[in-house]
Amino acid sequence: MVNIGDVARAAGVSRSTASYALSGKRTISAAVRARVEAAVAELGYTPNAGARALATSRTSVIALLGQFYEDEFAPAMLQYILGVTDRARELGYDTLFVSDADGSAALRRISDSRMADGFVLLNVAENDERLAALRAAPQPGALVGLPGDAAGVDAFDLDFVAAGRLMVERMHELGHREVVLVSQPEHVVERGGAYVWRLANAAADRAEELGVRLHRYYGASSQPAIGRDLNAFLDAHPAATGLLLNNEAAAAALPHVLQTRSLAVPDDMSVIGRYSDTFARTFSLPYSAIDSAPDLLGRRAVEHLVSRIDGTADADTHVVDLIAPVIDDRGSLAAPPSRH
Amino acid sequence: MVNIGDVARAAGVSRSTASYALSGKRTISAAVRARVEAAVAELGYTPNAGARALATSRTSVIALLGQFYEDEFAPAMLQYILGVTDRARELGYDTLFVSDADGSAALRRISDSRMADGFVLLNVAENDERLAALRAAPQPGALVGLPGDAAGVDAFDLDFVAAGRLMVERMHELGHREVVLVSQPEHVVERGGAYVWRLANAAADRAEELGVRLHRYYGASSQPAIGRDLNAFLDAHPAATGLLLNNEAAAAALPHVLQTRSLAVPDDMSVIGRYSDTFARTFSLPYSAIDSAPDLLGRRAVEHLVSRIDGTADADTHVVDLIAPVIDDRGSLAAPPSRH
DNA sequence: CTGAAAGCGCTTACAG
DNA sequence: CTGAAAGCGCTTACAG
Repeated sequence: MVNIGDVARAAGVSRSTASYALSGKRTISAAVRARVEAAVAELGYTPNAGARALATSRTSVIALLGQFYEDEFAPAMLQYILGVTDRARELGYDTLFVSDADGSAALRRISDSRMADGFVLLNVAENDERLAALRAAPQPGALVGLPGDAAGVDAFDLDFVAAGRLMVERMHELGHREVVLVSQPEHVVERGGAYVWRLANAAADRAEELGVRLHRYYGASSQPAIGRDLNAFLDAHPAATGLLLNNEAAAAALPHVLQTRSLAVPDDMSVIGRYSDTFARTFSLPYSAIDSAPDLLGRRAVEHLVSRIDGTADADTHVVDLIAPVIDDRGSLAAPPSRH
Repeated sequence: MVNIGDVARAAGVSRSTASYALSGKRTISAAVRARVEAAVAELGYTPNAGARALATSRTSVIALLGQFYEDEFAPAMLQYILGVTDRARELGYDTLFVSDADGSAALRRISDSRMADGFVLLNVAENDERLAALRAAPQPGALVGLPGDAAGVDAFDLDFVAAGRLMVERMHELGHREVVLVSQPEHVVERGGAYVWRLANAAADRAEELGVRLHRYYGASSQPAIGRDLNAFLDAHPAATGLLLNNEAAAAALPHVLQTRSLAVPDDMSVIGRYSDTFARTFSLPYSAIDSAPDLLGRRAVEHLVSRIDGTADADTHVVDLIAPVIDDRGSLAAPPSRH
């Protein structure tokens, strides 16, 4: 393969001059620069990534640590991944995608072998084991998901507290006084899925403040169980006029459940979901929903990570960036049916 | 960071001896080996990936090239990716995941900079532009998807011809004489989605041989359009008793459509789909279906790629590995309703 | 069985 | 404005 020595020879300059001409790190006469560039174009030179990494201690690679659970329905996972890889490329980085079950070990391996300049962690849990490994690593990291302790790292997530409040407030404004909240399954909570209880607790608190009765449930993460669950919850609360969903599978199953129960949206039942816009479009879910914005979160995490790698970001300050929830109106919200 | 010189010093040997002790590439006395291993453990030594790549011309990284289209419903894409990354790790490789819109340029970039030892291409089309770049690259490649010309590469795919035949044969065996085949949208075909016409043509040929009337359609790739499409196709062929689906969105929309039409499966209508098992489970799709096996295909592609990298695979022979279709029976197939 | 040295392909102080 | 040389951290012929 053609190396920088070949380029230098073709351009009639030294290797260091060729290198500087390409990096622009010192002033080079226009004539020399032109000759070097011509040589590069003619020979088809591309720097060897390993050699460059060895010389500079920079790889231009970020490592993306997924975290997948067998029993988890994570329809937006690919959207997070694409947000990260696309934005990384725009910023000049490639992405090493790591799906090892043992994320901590993988992080140490990548870190110790200097394969990446930084880490993006997906699906971060309340007490995420990977954080200890990340804090011990010399490379910076950015999280998608908010752990209990985000000290020393940058974290990006939807503001689930605000989301819970917003859902309840919107229902209250419309006149609803009794609503059901369907969360992810309990095993997601036990595993440290903090977004579940953040949203649920905030919704419950706000409901109490506003005088709204809120019934909290965990639902299964797949069909047909979630359909049965939804029916059971609605059976238990025939007076409920609003449904809040923090569970993608429930959203996907709901049209069928409501049809079976002969309930029209929003005339008989108002619905607010929380899921990604892509998910909504894929299944044409007709519910107003708070966009969980996986693409945006992935992009933000990468942007901030790169500013840390560059040293642009303030080393003493870490950010917790919670994006404000916005309800995409798809027409599933209205005043409750009048009781006669 | 601790390097092999530190290890050598701690063990009281030369750097080359330390290196050989770790690689096992020449015989080392038990005593020395033990001292080296102790030093490695004590110091926490991990080889620098860039330096090793520079010295060996091996990165232990494979590059995975996704190919995403805005208007494509690709629910199994993540399964392919995880099949690749998981199997790669088992074989000692990390995975660089590339989602660049311009796959050819990305492939050249990765290849020229020697960032990976080989390539896995996903979602390969009939005349995939990336193939020219792959053939020009010194690294080997494995395809998931079968292009028109697979010369010089290894290709892995579901046998869509056999799948088309199998669908028709099963319907015929059960006594069906008029069936509807719903394929992916025409734009998938125009883009080179060869699996669409391979399955459809094979099904049509086999239907003609067996005296089965087969009505071919393209359907939209998302709701609500695909629901309308399905209704229109069924309206057009009231005598059809079987439905063949080579379109995931159609499968997801079908339960609702059939319910609306008051058609019971399999009493009124027999159904065979073609989608991944994960997809079926996620939406609890109650249709017998040919598993498109994304995980398996990803794993096979990596296995073969690694054997090429190792030089284990026969350099003169390339494989086209089409996995035989198998119908997972979920009870959606029966004899057609008797006409009275 | 082990060591000294060259070399992989870059970048970047050091010198002019 | 440019060049010769050192060094990044490995591996592996070459020599003993």
